[in-house]
Amino acid sequence: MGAITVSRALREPGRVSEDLRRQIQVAVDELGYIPDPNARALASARAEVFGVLVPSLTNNVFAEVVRGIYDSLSDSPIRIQMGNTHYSGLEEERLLQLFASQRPAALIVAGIDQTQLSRKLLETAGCPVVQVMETGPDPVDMLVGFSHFDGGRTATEHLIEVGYRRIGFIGARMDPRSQRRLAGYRAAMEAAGLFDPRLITTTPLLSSVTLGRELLRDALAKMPSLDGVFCNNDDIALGVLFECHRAAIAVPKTIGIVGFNDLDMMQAAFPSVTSVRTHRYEIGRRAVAMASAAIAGNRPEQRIVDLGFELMRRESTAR
Amino acid sequence: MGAITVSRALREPGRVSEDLRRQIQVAVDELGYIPDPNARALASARAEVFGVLVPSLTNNVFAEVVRGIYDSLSDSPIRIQMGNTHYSGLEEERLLQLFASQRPAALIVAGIDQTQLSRKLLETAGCPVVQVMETGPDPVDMLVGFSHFDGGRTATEHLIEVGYRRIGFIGARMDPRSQRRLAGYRAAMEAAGLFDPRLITTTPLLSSVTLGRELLRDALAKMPSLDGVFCNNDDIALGVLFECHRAAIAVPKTIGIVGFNDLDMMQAAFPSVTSVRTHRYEIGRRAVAMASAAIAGNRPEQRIVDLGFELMRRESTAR
DNA sequence: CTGCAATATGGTAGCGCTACCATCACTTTT
DNA sequence: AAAAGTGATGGTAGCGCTACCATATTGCAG
Repeated sequence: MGAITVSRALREPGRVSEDLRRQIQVAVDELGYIPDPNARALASARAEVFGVLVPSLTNNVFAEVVRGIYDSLSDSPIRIQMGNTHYSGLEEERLLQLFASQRPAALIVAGIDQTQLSRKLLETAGCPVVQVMETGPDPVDMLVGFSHFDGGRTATEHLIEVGYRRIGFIGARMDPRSQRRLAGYRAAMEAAGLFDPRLITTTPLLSSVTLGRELLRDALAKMPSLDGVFCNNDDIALGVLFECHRAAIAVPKTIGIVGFNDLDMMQAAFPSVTSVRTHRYEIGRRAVAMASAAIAGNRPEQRIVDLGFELMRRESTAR
Repeated sequence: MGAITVSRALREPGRVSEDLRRQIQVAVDELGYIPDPNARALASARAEVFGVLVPSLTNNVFAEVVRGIYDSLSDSPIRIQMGNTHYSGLEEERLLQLFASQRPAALIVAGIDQTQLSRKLLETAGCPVVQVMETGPDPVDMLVGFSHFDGGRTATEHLIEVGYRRIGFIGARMDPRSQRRLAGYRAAMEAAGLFDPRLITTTPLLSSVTLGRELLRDALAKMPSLDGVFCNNDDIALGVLFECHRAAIAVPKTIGIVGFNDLDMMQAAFPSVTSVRTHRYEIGRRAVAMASAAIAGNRPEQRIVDLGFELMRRESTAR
């Protein structure tokens, strides 16, 4: 029995007679044979690796996307090569260069705001590319996510609708996605004739609950008449909620709060916090599904998938 | 200039003359040459890969360890092969088998409660092995972590010390580490003559803030005289805090709360929550440092590193 | 100046697979 | 019955690197 036949039996069982295939299976099981992925990658000039690039490993949002990716690939021979860009375009370029040199089977990257070089690297990587977490008109290849602009606008419109007027935006680490949520906020405020730049409080610092508290204090110092806040994410929202408790500001009566992402704790909070639910785990799964389909030769007809979001109305805005 | 010399210049610069080394560097930079890790692994029968096995990717605790590992390796050519065991021993065995077959440069695994097969796989992997997140007398190879038993005991002793008596334990997903914290709780309670099995409320469900709320309700239904809780982790503690708010139970007056891990939000909460701070990021860094040292041939003389923990006393137990 | 080590460089084989093409048995078409 | 498929199997070369050994080149003792 030739080595090549074994190789085939393992990779394309359909092309080997059932008889031989069974013999091979027995031998494989007995020997505990596991093909060497390195040799495989070298010979086929194509590694069974998905490169995954995210800006943060600890941010719950990306952790969920990554979990979706891992879960989707856990039963396949495909390995995952993960990279942490730390929200840096330069770091992204470096990692992309590294990843591309390994001829991955697919690349999954967060966001659509790649640098020119990164974009070129993605275009010439010679494998399916899925950008995730956002939506937009011009993906490198495929795209799964949702509109942060619409999310921000919907959240803000909700606050306006239930009667808040002096609505602030509070955000940390203003990455491109945060900027789009801010733009959505601004669009909603301007449409209602409520916009005032002094309502916006941001910082380039990494987001945290503690920072949410500080930012609310800053926002109130600047604008004591504040009666609502759209928080760039749920960590900030939780910090804002705690600061309200501490300062004895009634929520939702005196100030309304809306978060973003709808982490589990928003529902459990007291008062429970209105938030924009996003489908992060599903984004990870879809990204893998789309990449796998493209590898298998049947590119999804829908290159851009908008998974949307859902406004979860809760006590923090129940005026 | 022979190919082998280039290979050497890149791997062992000391063995190549400075002149040639510089020439090679220029050429490498110009061509953007990146060595193929697959070919390298195949030829040297040893991959520049660290296998990392954790029970969860979204659990903040492991995410921080993983971040420490990534950050430590970001400037090295070493890749990371991550596996998610989903708290399953069987899954761990499967992944370990897979990883070991790839001859990784090192293996980092969470916990010390491997199955017999897993332990054997680790012992015969032929590479440095670092178990993380715990401490214990008998590591496979090296060990970095802290004592969950002591952590649980310290947390409970603190509650006793400040005057709480009917102190409950509330925990979800009772993995071995949680069990040890529970054992520490029990030891402290028994030593003070306060132990009562009805004070313990646990569930095998995955931990969440929402679950923390439910478990406090259960605990109070079972034991209305409860005046303190040691929570298995901070998510649960946050849920307990919110449930107290909702039920208008005064914290720390009526019930004292202690969490575990000291996530950022514990400090920001209102009232701020006492918690056992653990050094997760540092554990990740140390694990890499120890593994790297062992690979380089100078095994750390200290095979077992106890990074300890720190009780952060806050308002939630300030009686 | 010779001999011999020490150091620097290079040649060659082969790591374990798979792409590509060849072969063989068997069936269908003409 | 020959020709031409069709499907299963195998041989061979080579993927890009590094281990191993061979060969310069240099320095220095005798």
